[in-house]
Amino acid sequence: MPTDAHPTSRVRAADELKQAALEQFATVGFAATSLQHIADHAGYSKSSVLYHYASKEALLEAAIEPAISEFEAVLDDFLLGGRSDRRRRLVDRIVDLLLENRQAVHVFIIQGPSLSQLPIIARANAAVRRLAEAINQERESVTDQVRFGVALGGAAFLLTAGRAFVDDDHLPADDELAASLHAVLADLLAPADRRSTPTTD
Amino acid sequence: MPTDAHPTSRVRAADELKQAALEQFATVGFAATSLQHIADHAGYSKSSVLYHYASKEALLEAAIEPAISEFEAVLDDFLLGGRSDRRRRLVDRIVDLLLENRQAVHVFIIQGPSLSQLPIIARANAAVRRLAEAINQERESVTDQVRFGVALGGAAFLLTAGRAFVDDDHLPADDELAASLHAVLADLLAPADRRSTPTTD
DNA sequence: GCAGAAGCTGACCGATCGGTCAACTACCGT
DNA sequence: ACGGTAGTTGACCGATCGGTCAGCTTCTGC
Repeated sequence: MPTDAHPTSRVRAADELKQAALEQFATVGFAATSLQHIADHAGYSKSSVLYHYASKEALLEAAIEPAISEFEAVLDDFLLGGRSDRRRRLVDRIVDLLLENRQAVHVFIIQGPSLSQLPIIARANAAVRRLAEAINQERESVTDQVRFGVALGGAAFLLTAGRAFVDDDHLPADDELAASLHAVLADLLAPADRRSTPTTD
Repeated sequence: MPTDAHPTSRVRAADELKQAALEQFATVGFAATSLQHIADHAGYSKSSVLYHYASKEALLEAAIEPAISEFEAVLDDFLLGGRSDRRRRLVDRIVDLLLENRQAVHVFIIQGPSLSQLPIIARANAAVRRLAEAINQERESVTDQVRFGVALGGAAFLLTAGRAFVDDDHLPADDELAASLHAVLADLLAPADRRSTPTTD
């Protein structure tokens, strides 16, 4: 056994608990998840959970903060970045972010409004709100706003809550899913000049 | 005071409680909503809630069952109906259904997988699964499946969870929202022959 | 006017919640 | 060999949960 190469014990328990908590939060919700459930699911006692994390809220924060920071970075890039392919890059990066942080996004989607009292959730809500405002500003047509909302909301839904409605063996591979999502969203959000018919009826 | 024309008292309390419960379920979730909260919000006591409804679960069922029945009817029409404008009609009716049952849909979206143990939720899950399977069968391309999932999931998200991220005074009127949704979804789901480029890569 | 049903409520129950605390074990450097 | 620290746990706490029950008021049919 090496001295510190393998994280055999040190950070393992904390990570296992964090992962178990994230899964529970994403599937049954924050309020409905008890520390006992998390402990059981990870193979520890409830006391151990509270040893590694000061509170249930701290556990939630540890579980989803990285994804929120990443989203904020993507959003800042969009708000400040160059003007050529801004939207396209934003959507691409958000799709990737959704794919890599499915559970964290799921937690946020199903708990965002109700847990806005928690600082970490409030931070995420503020970021999403910033994005919504930016979109509503530069897309004055309601239809264009709806287009954007359907695109991002649909992608988020498809990768999180929507997964529960398809049998596991029917789920496409992640890379195929990512490719399709990029294509569909790029098509949906293409500026009007690239579209075929400008709404016949 | 007439004898039975005005439902002055009879059904009023039950309806008020049902409405209060639906709002709480949709915003903070079923598990996180206590009977006490519902009672306080409606101006009754917790005991009154349990007088009008046998249990918390019965209250949930009373609140969302109509929307589920309506959805099942729309779905049956789609699965059995004529072949000319099936998809278009399905999407149109689902959009209208979403608009008229926002809170019930919200409850289902954020609680569907986690509350599948409840019969009423299991029924709704089965219906959505039927829809997903039908779509996956007649649209063999993953991209087309993603297109459909983004469209319906995006519409559902936009009308429920997504609303929390826009200021109330920036929200478009319902009829305008409905018109835009119909247009965007019809465009997104148009059969490939009406689309501009049939997926170049 | 009066019996009885309907509506409504506070008191109460067992269970479970998040969180605290003291004690035990295992491993560390010296 | 030993003191100290990190990790883990069961016992326990007050609060709140969903749900029961007996009793109170109000309205209704006769």
